[in-house]
Amino acid sequence: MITSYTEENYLKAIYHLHHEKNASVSTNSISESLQTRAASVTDMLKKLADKGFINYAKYQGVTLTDSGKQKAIEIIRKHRLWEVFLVEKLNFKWDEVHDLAEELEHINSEILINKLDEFLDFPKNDPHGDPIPDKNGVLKSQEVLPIHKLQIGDAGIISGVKEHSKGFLQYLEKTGLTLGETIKIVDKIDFDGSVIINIHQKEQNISREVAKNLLIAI
Amino acid sequence: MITSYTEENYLKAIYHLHHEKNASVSTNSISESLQTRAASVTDMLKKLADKGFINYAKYQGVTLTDSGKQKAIEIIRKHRLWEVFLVEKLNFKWDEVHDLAEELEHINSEILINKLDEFLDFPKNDPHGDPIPDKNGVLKSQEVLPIHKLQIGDAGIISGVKEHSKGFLQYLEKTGLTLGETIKIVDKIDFDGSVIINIHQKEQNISREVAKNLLIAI
DNA sequence: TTATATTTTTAGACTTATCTAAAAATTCAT
DNA sequence: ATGAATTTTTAGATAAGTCTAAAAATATAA
Repeated sequence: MITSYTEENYLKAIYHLHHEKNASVSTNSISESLQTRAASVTDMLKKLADKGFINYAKYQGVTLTDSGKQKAIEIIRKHRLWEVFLVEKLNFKWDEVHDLAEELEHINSEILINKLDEFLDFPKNDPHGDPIPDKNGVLKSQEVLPIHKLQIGDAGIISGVKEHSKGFLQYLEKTGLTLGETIKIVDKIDFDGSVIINIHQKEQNISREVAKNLLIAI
Repeated sequence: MITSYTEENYLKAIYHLHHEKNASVSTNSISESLQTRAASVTDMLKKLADKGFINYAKYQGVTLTDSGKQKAIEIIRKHRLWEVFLVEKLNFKWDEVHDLAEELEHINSEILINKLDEFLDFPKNDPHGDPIPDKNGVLKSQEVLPIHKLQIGDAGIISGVKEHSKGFLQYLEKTGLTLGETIKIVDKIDFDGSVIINIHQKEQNISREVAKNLLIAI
Protein backbone atom coordinates (compact mmCIF):
# COMPACT_ATOMS: atom_id res chain seq x y z
CA MET A 1 0.00 0.00 0.00
CA ILE A 2 1.48 3.32 -1.11
CA THR A 3 1.67 6.15 1.43
CA SER A 4 1.97 9.87 0.82
CA TYR A 5 4.51 12.09 2.54
CA THR A 6 1.70 13.39 4.76
CA GLU A 7 0.29 9.99 5.68
CA GLU A 8 3.78 8.90 6.68
CA ASN A 9 4.09 11.85 9.03
CA TYR A 10 0.80 10.94 10.71
CA LEU A 11 1.87 7.30 11.17
CA LYS A 12 5.20 8.36 12.63
CA ALA A 13 3.51 10.83 15.00
CA ILE A 14 1.02 8.20 16.17
CA TYR A 15 3.85 5.75 16.77
CA HIS A 16 5.82 8.22 18.87
CA LEU A 17 2.80 9.45 20.81
CA HIS A 18 1.79 5.88 21.61
CA HIS A 19 5.23 5.14 23.02
CA GLU A 20 5.28 8.31 25.07
CA LYS A 21 2.03 7.68 26.94
CA ASN A 22 1.52 3.98 26.30
CA ALA A 23 -2.16 4.48 25.57
CA SER A 24 -4.40 4.99 22.57
CA VAL A 25 -3.58 8.26 20.83
CA SER A 26 -6.04 11.17 20.88
CA THR A 27 -6.96 13.39 17.96
CA ASN A 28 -5.82 16.46 19.88
CA SER A 29 -2.40 15.08 20.70
CA ILE A 30 -1.79 14.35 17.01
CA SER A 31 -3.12 17.79 16.15
CA GLU A 32 -0.64 19.38 18.52
CA SER A 33 2.27 17.22 17.49
CA LEU A 34 1.80 17.94 13.77
CA GLN A 35 0.64 21.56 14.17
CA THR A 36 -2.51 20.74 12.25
CA ARG A 37 -6.11 21.48 13.24
CA ALA A 38 -8.05 18.68 14.93
CA ALA A 39 -10.64 18.71 12.15
CA SER A 40 -7.93 17.93 9.60
CA VAL A 41 -6.61 15.15 11.81
CA THR A 42 -10.04 13.52 11.94
CA ASP A 43 -10.19 13.52 8.13
CA MET A 44 -6.79 11.90 7.88
CA LEU A 45 -7.58 9.31 10.56
CA LYS A 46 -10.54 8.13 8.48
CA LYS A 47 -8.29 7.79 5.49
CA LEU A 48 -5.60 5.90 7.38
CA ALA A 49 -8.25 3.58 8.85
CA ASP A 50 -9.60 2.90 5.33
CA LYS A 51 -6.10 1.97 4.25
CA GLY A 52 -5.75 -0.40 7.19
CA PHE A 53 -2.94 1.43 8.99
CA ILE A 54 -4.84 2.32 12.17
CA ASN A 55 -7.70 1.11 14.34
CA TYR A 56 -10.10 3.98 14.61
CA ALA A 57 -13.49 4.37 16.24
CA LYS A 58 -15.03 7.82 16.56
CA TYR A 59 -14.14 9.64 19.79
CA GLN A 60 -12.03 6.68 20.98
CA GLY A 61 -8.54 7.62 19.85
CA VAL A 62 -6.40 5.45 17.58
CA THR A 63 -3.83 2.67 17.69
CA LEU A 64 -1.61 1.42 14.88
CA THR A 65 -2.39 -1.88 13.19
CA ASP A 66 0.49 -4.23 12.43
CA SER A 67 0.88 -2.77 8.97
CA GLY A 68 0.76 0.77 10.35
CA LYS A 69 3.39 -0.12 12.92
CA GLN A 70 5.58 -1.59 10.22
CA LYS A 71 5.31 1.55 8.08
CA ALA A 72 6.12 3.76 11.06
CA ILE A 73 9.18 1.72 11.93
CA GLU A 74 10.37 1.85 8.31
CA ILE A 75 10.20 5.63 8.40
CA ILE A 76 11.98 5.80 11.75
CA ARG A 77 14.70 3.51 10.40
CA LYS A 78 15.21 5.84 7.44
CA HIS A 79 15.17 8.96 9.63
CA ARG A 80 17.80 7.62 12.01
CA LEU A 81 20.08 6.21 9.33
CA TRP A 82 20.08 9.54 7.49
CA GLU A 83 20.91 11.27 10.78
CA VAL A 84 23.93 9.02 11.22
CA PHE A 85 25.00 9.80 7.66
CA LEU A 86 24.67 13.54 8.18
CA VAL A 87 26.67 13.52 11.41
CA GLU A 88 29.30 10.87 10.64
CA LYS A 89 29.93 11.55 6.98
CA LEU A 90 28.94 15.16 6.35
CA ASN A 91 30.07 16.51 9.74
CA PHE A 92 26.80 18.06 10.81
CA LYS A 93 26.33 18.60 14.55
CA TRP A 94 23.78 16.46 16.39
CA ASP A 95 21.46 19.42 16.84
CA GLU A 96 21.40 20.28 13.13
CA VAL A 97 20.22 17.04 11.56
CA HIS A 98 16.63 16.56 12.64
CA ASP A 99 14.91 18.76 10.05
CA LEU A 100 16.96 17.41 7.17
CA ALA A 101 16.30 13.81 8.22
CA GLU A 102 12.64 14.76 8.39
CA GLU A 103 12.76 15.29 4.62
CA LEU A 104 15.16 12.50 3.69
CA GLU A 105 13.08 9.90 5.55
CA HIS A 106 10.40 10.12 2.87
CA ILE A 107 12.67 9.05 0.02
CA ASN A 108 11.17 5.77 -0.96
CA SER A 109 13.63 3.00 -1.78
CA GLU A 110 14.37 -0.10 0.21
CA ILE A 111 17.56 -0.71 -1.77
CA LEU A 112 18.78 2.80 -1.08
CA ILE A 113 18.27 2.57 2.64
CA ASN A 114 19.83 -0.88 2.91
CA LYS A 115 22.88 0.28 0.96
CA LEU A 116 23.11 3.35 3.18
CA ASP A 117 22.91 1.08 6.24
CA GLU A 118 25.80 -0.98 4.88
CA PHE A 119 27.83 2.12 3.97
CA LEU A 120 27.45 3.35 7.56
CA ASP A 121 28.50 -0.08 8.84
CA PHE A 122 25.12 -1.02 10.32
CA PRO A 123 24.96 1.49 13.17
CA LYS A 124 22.86 0.48 16.20
CA ASN A 125 21.98 3.99 17.38
CA ASP A 126 21.47 7.41 15.87
CA PRO A 127 23.40 10.52 17.01
CA HIS A 128 20.86 11.12 19.79
CA GLY A 129 21.19 7.60 21.14
CA ASP A 130 17.91 6.32 19.73
CA PRO A 131 18.03 2.73 18.48
CA ILE A 132 17.87 2.09 14.72
CA PRO A 133 15.45 -0.65 13.59
CA ASP A 134 17.13 -3.28 11.43
CA LYS A 135 15.99 -4.10 7.88
CA ASN A 136 13.34 -6.46 9.24
CA GLY A 137 11.87 -3.76 11.45
CA VAL A 138 13.28 -5.23 14.64
CA LEU A 139 13.99 -2.50 17.12
CA LYS A 140 16.00 -3.50 20.15
CA SER A 141 15.15 -1.17 22.95
CA GLN A 142 17.90 -0.67 25.49
CA GLU A 143 17.27 -0.38 29.23
CA VAL A 144 17.33 3.35 29.84
CA LEU A 145 15.93 5.65 32.50
CA PRO A 146 15.71 9.42 32.72
CA ILE A 147 18.10 10.80 35.36
CA HIS A 148 15.31 11.92 37.69
CA LYS A 149 14.20 8.30 38.16
CA LEU A 150 17.64 7.16 39.35
CA GLN A 151 18.61 6.87 43.02
CA ILE A 152 21.54 8.48 44.79
CA GLY A 153 24.58 6.32 44.13
CA ASP A 154 23.34 4.95 40.80
CA ALA A 155 25.79 5.27 37.91
CA GLY A 156 25.49 4.82 34.17
CA ILE A 157 26.23 6.09 30.70
CA ILE A 158 24.43 8.93 28.96
CA SER A 159 22.76 7.14 26.09
CA GLY A 160 19.88 9.16 24.80
CA VAL A 161 17.57 12.15 25.03
CA LYS A 162 13.80 12.37 25.29
CA GLU A 163 13.63 15.92 23.99
CA HIS A 164 15.14 16.57 20.55
CA SER A 165 14.94 20.36 20.31
CA LYS A 166 17.92 22.28 19.01
CA GLY A 167 18.09 24.35 22.19
CA PHE A 168 18.26 21.35 24.50
CA LEU A 169 20.87 19.56 22.41
CA GLN A 170 23.03 22.67 22.17
CA TYR A 171 22.82 23.11 25.95
CA LEU A 172 23.95 19.51 26.51
CA GLU A 173 26.83 19.98 24.08
CA LYS A 174 27.92 23.15 25.84
CA THR A 175 27.86 21.61 29.32
CA GLY A 176 29.62 18.42 28.26
CA LEU A 177 26.62 16.13 28.72
CA THR A 178 27.17 14.15 25.52
CA LEU A 179 26.41 10.56 24.57
CA GLY A 180 28.79 8.00 26.01
CA GLU A 181 29.85 9.98 29.10
CA THR A 182 29.68 8.17 32.44
CA ILE A 183 27.80 9.86 35.28
CA LYS A 184 26.92 9.08 38.88
CA ILE A 185 24.08 10.47 40.99
CA VAL A 186 25.53 12.38 43.98
CA ASP A 187 22.41 14.01 45.38
CA LYS A 188 18.77 14.77 44.56
CA ILE A 189 17.29 18.06 45.73
CA ASP A 190 13.64 17.69 46.70
CA PHE A 191 13.05 21.41 46.75
CA ASP A 192 13.34 22.02 42.99
CA GLY A 193 13.81 18.53 41.56
CA SER A 194 17.37 19.24 40.49
CA VAL A 195 20.05 16.55 40.59
CA ILE A 196 23.75 16.73 41.41
CA ILE A 197 25.81 14.36 39.32
CA ASN A 198 29.45 13.47 39.08
CA ILE A 199 30.86 13.69 35.57
CA HIS A 200 34.49 14.06 34.46
CA GLN A 201 35.51 13.79 38.14
CA LYS A 202 33.56 16.95 38.93
CA GLU A 203 30.16 17.69 40.42
CA GLN A 204 27.58 19.33 38.26
CA ASN A 205 24.04 20.48 38.99
CA ILE A 206 21.27 19.50 36.61
CA SER A 207 17.80 21.05 36.58
CA ARG A 208 14.64 18.98 36.85
CA GLU A 209 13.87 19.69 33.22
CA VAL A 210 17.21 18.36 32.05
CA ALA A 211 17.05 15.39 34.45
CA LYS A 212 13.73 14.36 32.97
CA ASN A 213 14.98 14.41 29.39
CA LEU A 214 18.44 12.87 29.66
CA LEU A 215 18.47 9.07 29.44
CA ILE A 216 20.97 6.87 31.24
CA ALA A 217 21.80 3.22 30.58
CA ILE A 218 22.64 1.38 33.78
CA MET B 1 11.12 32.66 -3.82
CA ILE B 2 10.04 29.22 -2.65
CA THR B 3 9.39 26.54 -5.26
CA SER B 4 7.34 23.38 -4.96
CA TYR B 5 8.56 19.95 -6.00
CA THR B 6 6.37 20.24 -9.11
CA GLU B 7 7.51 23.72 -10.08
CA GLU B 8 11.10 22.55 -9.82
CA ASN B 9 10.41 19.72 -12.23
CA TYR B 10 8.94 22.13 -14.75
CA LEU B 11 11.94 24.47 -14.49
CA LYS B 12 14.35 21.59 -14.94
CA ALA B 13 12.41 20.27 -17.93
CA ILE B 14 12.35 23.70 -19.58
CA TYR B 15 16.09 24.08 -19.01
CA HIS B 16 16.88 20.72 -20.62
CA LEU B 17 14.47 21.22 -23.53
CA HIS B 18 15.95 24.62 -24.24
CA HIS B 19 19.45 23.16 -24.39
CA GLU B 20 18.34 20.34 -26.66
CA LYS B 21 16.79 22.47 -29.38
CA ASN B 22 18.29 25.87 -28.57
CA ALA B 23 14.96 27.58 -29.10
CA SER B 24 12.02 28.73 -27.00
CA VAL B 25 10.26 25.76 -25.44
CA SER B 26 6.75 24.76 -26.55
CA THR B 27 3.88 23.74 -24.30
CA ASN B 28 3.63 20.40 -26.04
CA SER B 29 7.29 19.53 -25.60
CA ILE B 30 7.00 20.14 -21.86
CA SER B 31 3.79 18.15 -21.81
CA GLU B 32 5.53 15.21 -23.44
CA SER B 33 8.65 15.46 -21.32
CA LEU B 34 6.72 15.50 -18.03
CA GLN B 35 3.92 13.14 -19.12
CA THR B 36 1.36 15.78 -18.20
CA ARG B 37 -1.51 17.10 -20.34
CA ALA B 38 -0.89 20.31 -22.28
CA ALA B 39 -3.75 22.03 -20.46
CA SER B 40 -2.04 21.41 -17.13
CA VAL B 41 1.22 22.72 -18.54
CA THR B 42 -0.44 25.97 -19.58
CA ASP B 43 -1.74 26.45 -16.03
CA MET B 44 1.69 25.91 -14.57
CA LEU B 45 3.38 28.20 -17.09
CA LYS B 46 1.14 31.05 -15.96
CA LYS B 47 2.11 30.37 -12.38
CA LEU B 48 5.83 30.21 -13.14
CA ALA B 49 5.56 33.45 -15.13
CA ASP B 50 3.81 35.14 -12.18
CA LYS B 51 6.67 34.05 -9.96
CA GLY B 52 9.19 35.48 -12.38
CA PHE B 53 10.87 32.23 -13.40
CA ILE B 54 9.91 32.23 -17.08
CA ASN B 55 9.09 34.60 -19.91
CA TYR B 56 5.74 33.56 -21.21
CA ALA B 57 3.46 34.98 -23.87
CA LYS B 58 0.43 33.00 -24.98
CA TYR B 59 1.10 30.68 -27.92
CA GLN B 60 4.74 31.80 -28.09
CA GLY B 61 6.51 29.17 -26.02
CA VAL B 62 8.67 29.98 -22.99
CA THR B 63 12.23 30.82 -21.99
CA LEU B 64 13.75 30.88 -18.52
CA THR B 65 14.47 34.20 -16.85
CA ASP B 66 17.78 34.60 -15.00
CA SER B 67 16.15 33.54 -11.75
CA GLY B 68 14.52 30.55 -13.45
CA LYS B 69 17.83 29.54 -14.96
CA GLN B 70 19.47 29.79 -11.56
CA LYS B 71 16.82 27.59 -9.95
CA ALA B 72 17.16 25.02 -12.72
CA ILE B 73 20.93 24.89 -12.37
CA GLU B 74 20.63 24.47 -8.60
CA ILE B 75 18.40 21.46 -9.10
CA ILE B 76 20.71 19.99 -11.72
CA ARG B 77 23.66 20.48 -9.36
CA LYS B 78 21.81 18.58 -6.64
CA HIS B 79 20.72 15.82 -9.01
CA ARG B 80 24.23 15.21 -10.29
CA LEU B 81 25.93 15.35 -6.90
CA TRP B 82 23.47 12.80 -5.50
CA GLU B 83 24.18 10.58 -8.52
CA VAL B 84 27.89 10.69 -7.74
CA PHE B 85 27.14 9.82 -4.12
CA LEU B 86 24.96 6.87 -5.09
CA VAL B 87 27.53 5.44 -7.50
CA GLU B 88 30.77 6.22 -5.66
CA LYS B 89 29.70 5.67 -2.07
CA LEU B 90 26.72 3.34 -2.16
CA ASN B 91 27.90 1.25 -5.14
CA PHE B 92 24.90 1.71 -7.35
CA LYS B 93 25.43 1.12 -11.08
CA TRP B 94 25.27 4.14 -13.40
CA ASP B 95 21.98 2.97 -14.87
CA GLU B 96 20.27 2.67 -11.48
CA VAL B 97 20.67 6.15 -10.05
CA HIS B 98 18.54 8.44 -12.17
CA ASP B 99 15.16 7.87 -10.49
CA LEU B 100 16.56 8.12 -6.98
CA ALA B 101 18.42 11.34 -7.81
CA GLU B 102 15.15 12.61 -9.24
CA GLU B 103 13.74 12.48 -5.69
CA LEU B 104 16.83 13.53 -3.77
CA GLU B 105 17.30 16.63 -5.94
CA HIS B 106 14.28 18.23 -4.28
CA ILE B 107 15.70 18.13 -0.77
CA ASN B 108 16.07 21.77 0.02
CA SER B 109 19.25 22.74 1.84
CA GLU B 110 22.18 24.66 0.51
CA ILE B 111 24.34 23.58 3.45
CA LEU B 112 23.52 19.94 2.85
CA ILE B 113 24.45 20.04 -0.79
CA ASN B 114 27.66 21.97 -0.21
CA LYS B 115 28.71 19.51 2.47
CA LEU B 116 27.88 16.64 0.16
CA ASP B 117 29.97 18.29 -2.56
CA GLU B 118 32.91 18.50 -0.16
CA PHE B 119 32.42 14.91 1.04
CA LEU B 120 32.59 13.75 -2.59
CA ASP B 121 35.72 15.86 -3.12
CA PHE B 122 34.14 18.37 -5.49
CA PRO B 123 33.51 16.11 -8.48
CA LYS B 124 33.45 17.80 -11.90
CA ASN B 125 31.19 15.30 -13.64
CA ASP B 126 28.39 12.93 -12.73
CA PRO B 127 28.50 9.18 -13.50
CA HIS B 128 27.12 9.82 -17.01
CA GLY B 129 29.77 12.39 -17.81
CA ASP B 130 27.52 15.42 -17.39
CA PRO B 131 29.23 18.44 -15.82
CA ILE B 132 28.26 19.43 -12.27
CA PRO B 133 27.58 23.16 -11.70
CA ASP B 134 29.65 24.61 -8.84
CA LYS B 135 28.10 26.28 -5.80
CA ASN B 136 27.82 29.56 -7.68
CA GLY B 137 25.90 27.95 -10.49
CA VAL B 138 28.81 28.04 -12.91
CA LEU B 139 28.60 25.13 -15.30
CA LYS B 140 31.67 24.52 -17.41
CA SER B 141 30.64 22.79 -20.57
CA GLN B 142 33.26 20.57 -22.08
CA GLU B 143 33.84 20.29 -25.81
CA VAL B 144 32.03 17.13 -26.74
CA LEU B 145 30.57 15.73 -29.95
CA PRO B 146 28.37 12.73 -30.61
CA ILE B 147 30.28 9.98 -32.45
CA HIS B 148 28.28 10.39 -35.68
CA LYS B 149 29.62 13.93 -36.10
CA LEU B 150 33.27 12.83 -35.97
CA GLN B 151 35.40 12.15 -39.08
CA ILE B 152 37.31 9.00 -39.95
CA GLY B 153 40.63 9.14 -38.11
CA ASP B 154 39.35 11.31 -35.24
CA ALA B 155 40.08 9.99 -31.74
CA GLY B 156 38.87 10.92 -28.28
CA ILE B 157 37.57 9.83 -24.92
CA ILE B 158 34.05 8.67 -24.17
CA SER B 159 32.82 11.37 -21.84
CA GLY B 160 29.06 11.45 -21.78
CA VAL B 161 25.73 10.25 -23.07
CA LYS B 162 22.82 12.13 -24.57
CA GLU B 163 20.28 9.46 -23.75
CA HIS B 164 19.97 8.43 -20.09
CA SER B 165 17.61 5.46 -20.33
CA LYS B 166 18.40 2.34 -18.35
CA GLY B 167 18.40 0.20 -21.48
CA PHE B 168 20.97 2.33 -23.29
CA LEU B 169 23.26 2.58 -20.28
CA GLN B 170 23.10 -1.16 -19.69
CA TYR B 171 23.93 -1.80 -23.35
CA LEU B 172 26.97 0.47 -23.14
CA GLU B 173 28.13 -1.26 -19.97
CA LYS B 174 27.78 -4.68 -21.59
CA THR B 175 29.73 -3.72 -24.70
CA GLY B 176 32.50 -1.96 -22.78
CA LEU B 177 31.63 1.54 -24.00
CA THR B 178 32.09 3.19 -20.60
CA LEU B 179 33.21 6.68 -19.58
CA GLY B 180 36.92 7.31 -19.88
CA GLU B 181 37.63 4.77 -22.64
CA THR B 182 39.62 6.00 -25.65
CA ILE B 183 38.19 5.38 -29.09
CA LYS B 184 39.14 6.12 -32.69
CA ILE B 185 36.89 6.34 -35.76
CA VAL B 186 37.90 3.66 -38.29
CA ASP B 187 35.08 3.92 -40.78
CA LYS B 188 31.62 5.39 -41.29
CA ILE B 189 29.02 3.40 -43.22
CA ASP B 190 26.76 5.65 -45.29
CA PHE B 191 24.24 2.90 -45.92
CA ASP B 192 22.92 2.61 -42.33
CA GLY B 193 24.75 5.37 -40.51
CA SER B 194 26.71 2.92 -38.40
CA VAL B 195 30.29 3.61 -37.35
CA ILE B 196 33.26 1.33 -36.90
CA ILE B 197 35.49 2.35 -34.02
CA ASN B 198 38.66 1.07 -32.51
CA ILE B 199 38.47 0.47 -28.76
CA HIS B 200 40.66 -1.74 -26.58
CA GLN B 201 42.82 -2.47 -29.67
CA LYS B 202 39.82 -4.07 -31.37
CA GLU B 203 37.33 -2.93 -33.97
CA GLN B 204 33.72 -2.62 -32.94
CA ASN B 205 30.62 -1.66 -34.91
CA ILE B 206 28.26 0.91 -33.49
CA SER B 207 24.74 1.59 -34.76
CA ARG B 208 23.58 5.02 -35.85
CA GLU B 209 21.39 5.27 -32.76
CA VAL B 210 24.30 4.60 -30.43
CA ALA B 211 26.63 6.89 -32.43
CA LYS B 212 24.19 9.75 -32.01
CA ASN B 213 23.93 9.37 -28.25
CA LEU B 214 27.52 8.69 -27.22
CA LEU B 215 29.59 11.81 -26.61
CA ILE B 216 33.32 12.06 -27.24
CA ALA B 217 35.77 14.66 -25.96
CA ILE B 218 38.48 15.38 -28.52
C1' DT C 1 -4.91 32.21 -49.63
C1' DT C 2 -8.13 29.64 -47.79
C1' DA C 3 -9.23 25.24 -45.79
C1' DT C 4 -7.39 21.81 -42.76
C1' DA C 5 -4.49 20.15 -39.22
C1' DT C 6 -2.04 21.04 -35.15
C1' DT C 7 -1.04 23.43 -31.05
C1' DT C 8 -2.39 25.97 -27.22
C1' DT C 9 -5.61 27.91 -24.16
C1' DT C 10 -10.02 28.24 -21.59
C1' DA C 11 -13.70 26.38 -18.82
C1' DG C 12 -15.23 23.45 -15.57
C1' DA C 13 -14.38 19.48 -12.62
C1' DC C 14 -11.72 16.21 -9.39
C1' DT C 15 -8.38 14.94 -5.50
C1' DT C 16 -5.51 15.77 -1.50
C1' DA C 17 -4.70 18.10 2.45
C1' DT C 18 -5.81 21.79 4.72
C1' DC C 19 -8.89 25.45 7.10
C1' DT C 20 -13.04 27.75 10.05
C1' DA C 21 -17.35 27.49 12.30
C1' DA C 22 -20.64 24.96 14.40
C1' DA C 23 -22.67 20.65 16.11
C1' DA C 24 -22.20 16.43 18.74
C1' DA C 25 -20.04 13.44 22.03
C1' DT C 26 -17.38 12.78 26.01
C1' DT C 27 -15.29 14.06 30.37
C1' DC C 28 -15.10 16.46 34.61
C1' DA C 29 -16.44 18.82 38.75
C1' DT C 30 -19.49 19.87 42.04
C1' DA D 1 -25.82 12.87 38.14
C1' DT D 2 -26.24 16.91 35.72
C1' DG D 3 -24.45 21.25 33.85
C1' DA D 4 -20.14 23.12 32.10
C1' DA D 5 -15.89 22.47 29.85
C1' DT D 6 -13.34 19.99 26.66
C1' DT D 7 -12.64 17.10 22.83
C1' DT D 8 -13.92 15.39 18.52
C1' DT D 9 -16.53 15.31 14.42
C1' DT D 10 -19.30 17.25 10.58
C1' DA D 11 -20.16 20.57 7.00
C1' DG D 12 -18.63 23.52 3.78
C1' DA D 13 -14.71 26.16 1.73
C1' DT D 14 -9.88 26.87 -0.24
C1' DA D 15 -5.37 26.05 -2.82
C1' DA D 16 -2.36 23.17 -5.67
C1' DG D 17 -1.98 20.31 -9.38
C1' DT D 18 -4.15 17.56 -12.31
C1' DC D 19 -7.82 16.06 -15.83
C1' DT D 20 -11.35 16.18 -20.16
C1' DA D 21 -13.82 18.60 -23.59
C1' DA D 22 -14.22 22.32 -26.34
C1' DA D 23 -12.79 26.84 -28.18
C1' DA D 24 -9.26 29.79 -30.10
C1' DA D 25 -4.94 30.68 -32.25
C1' DT D 26 -1.30 29.32 -35.21
C1' DA D 27 0.91 26.55 -38.79
C1' DT D 28 0.67 23.95 -43.02
C1' DA D 29 -0.52 22.56 -47.55
C1' DA D 30 -3.00 22.51 -51.75
